[in-house]
Amino acid sequence: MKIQTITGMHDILPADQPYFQKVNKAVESIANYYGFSKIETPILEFAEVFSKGVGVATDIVEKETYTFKTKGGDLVSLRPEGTAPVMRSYVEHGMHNLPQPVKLWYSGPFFRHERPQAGRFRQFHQFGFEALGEQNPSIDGQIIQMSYDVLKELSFKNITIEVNSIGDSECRPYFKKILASYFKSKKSSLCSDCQRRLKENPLRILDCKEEKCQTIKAGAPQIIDHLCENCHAHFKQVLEFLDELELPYTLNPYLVRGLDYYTKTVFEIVEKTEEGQNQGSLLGGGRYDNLAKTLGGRDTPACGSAGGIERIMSLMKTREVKTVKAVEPKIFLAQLGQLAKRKGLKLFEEFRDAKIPVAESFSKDSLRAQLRTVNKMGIRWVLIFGQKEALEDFITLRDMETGVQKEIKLNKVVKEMKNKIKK
RNA sequence: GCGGUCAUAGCUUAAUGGUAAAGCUCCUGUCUGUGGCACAGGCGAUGGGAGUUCGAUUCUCCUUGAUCGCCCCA
Repeated sequence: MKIQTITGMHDILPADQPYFQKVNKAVESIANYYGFSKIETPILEFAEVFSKGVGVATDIVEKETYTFKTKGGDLVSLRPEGTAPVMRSYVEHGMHNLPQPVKLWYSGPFFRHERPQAGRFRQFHQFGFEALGEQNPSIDGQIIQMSYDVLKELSFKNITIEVNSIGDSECRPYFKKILASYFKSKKSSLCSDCQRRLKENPLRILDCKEEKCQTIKAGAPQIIDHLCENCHAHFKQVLEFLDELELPYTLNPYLVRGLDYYTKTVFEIVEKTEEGQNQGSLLGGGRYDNLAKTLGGRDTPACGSAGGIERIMSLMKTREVKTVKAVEPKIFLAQLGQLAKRKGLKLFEEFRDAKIPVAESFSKDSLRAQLRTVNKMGIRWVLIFGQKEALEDFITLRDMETGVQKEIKLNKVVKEMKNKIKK
C-alpha cells in the first residue's frame, strides 16, 4: 500500500498557507474588534455532545460523525462542528455567571465522514462566532454583520445574505404540520426524494432543486406567515438591523435548517455571479435557543455562524486575491569555508537580534551554488563571508543588480545593512 | 451509501501488446571565491493486486485514490 493521505484528508501545503492565514487573520481581527474572545475546544468530545445536540437527525450523527470507543470504553467523536462544543464549554464552566452575552470565536479542524467532492473534505477547517446568553435580535444582526465583514475583508464582491426565520418550539411544529399536509396533497407530483423527505423532514423539501418540485414549492405556505408573535417580532427587528447596517440581504423563505435546536433566525452568505446565479454558500449560521437545554444546561438563547475555510480558500484562488506574503529577506549571507561557516552562524544571530531578516544556505559549500540560490530568491544584497574575510574581520557586500562589491568592517556590517535596506 | 469520468517522473504532457519519451523543476559540472545565459550530465514514473499472454504500462477484473453528480449537509 502506498503511503498517502486518508481519503478526504489533505495537506495545507506551504503554497496554500498565505490563503489559509489570510482567512484566519481576517477572522481574528474582526472577532477582536467586535469583542469576541478566542476559545479552543478539544477535537474529541463525548459522542453525546453531538448526538444530543445535533441529535434527532440520525443520518448526520450516525453516518457522518467519526465515532469510536476508547480503550477505557468511552464513546467519543471527532468534532463535526463547533457550536455544540462551545455550548458544552459554556455550560460546563458556568459561563452564565459572566456578563452576558458571552462572545466567543474559534477556528480549527473538524471531521465529517462524507463523500469528498470539490471543496468538501473529511478533515476540513472552520471558523465560527458564537454569542451565548443573549436573546436580543441585535446580536443576530451583529453576527450577520461580522460574518459579512469577514468575506468583505477577503475581497469577495458579489455576496448576498440570505435570511429567513424558522420559528421556535412554539410555532414551528405547527407550521411543519401545515406544510406536510400541503405537500401531502401534491404528493404524486413531487420527485421521489421529496416523497421520502415528506416523512422524514418536510422542511427540507423547500430546499429541493428538482424542477418538478419548484412549482409546488412556489405555492407552499411560508413560515414567515405562520410565526408566533414572539418570533415574528424578533425577525422583524433583525431585518430592521440589517436595513440599518445597509447589508445586502434577500429574504429566502426556502432557507431551512434540518435540526431542531435551530430557532428563529437562519442565514447564509452566498456568492452570486454577475447574472445573479447562486454560486453556493460560503458561510452560514443562525440562532439556536434550544441547544443549551438539550445539553443539560439552563435555558440559554444563543446565536452564531460558521464558515468553511477550504471552500473560501478555493474561491479566493480563482479570484487571485492578494495574500499576505511572509517577510522576505533582502539580504543573503553567503559563506565559504569552515571558519567562515562557524563565524557566519554567529553573524546570522546578530542580524536576528537587530530584527533584520537574512536568508542563508549554510548547508551549501560552493559560492556558486549559493549565488544561484540568491538569484532564485530575487535578493539584491549578498554578504560574502569567506576564509579571507573571516581572518581579517571584514565582509564583502555584493550588489546583485550592478555586480559592484565593497568591503565592510565586520563590526559595522549590521548597522550598515540596516541603512541599506531602509532605502 | 449510489452512479459517471479518470490514474505515466515533483509539475505538464507523449508513446507502445516487446528497452517508457520530452519540456519545466531540482541537483552537479564546464566556472576548485562570484548568480542569471549557454552547454554537458544526473536524480526521478506507468497507484496497488490478480487474470489473459511467450511477454501487459497498454486488454479484462478487483482494489485504492482523485474528480463530477446524487443522498446528506450540523
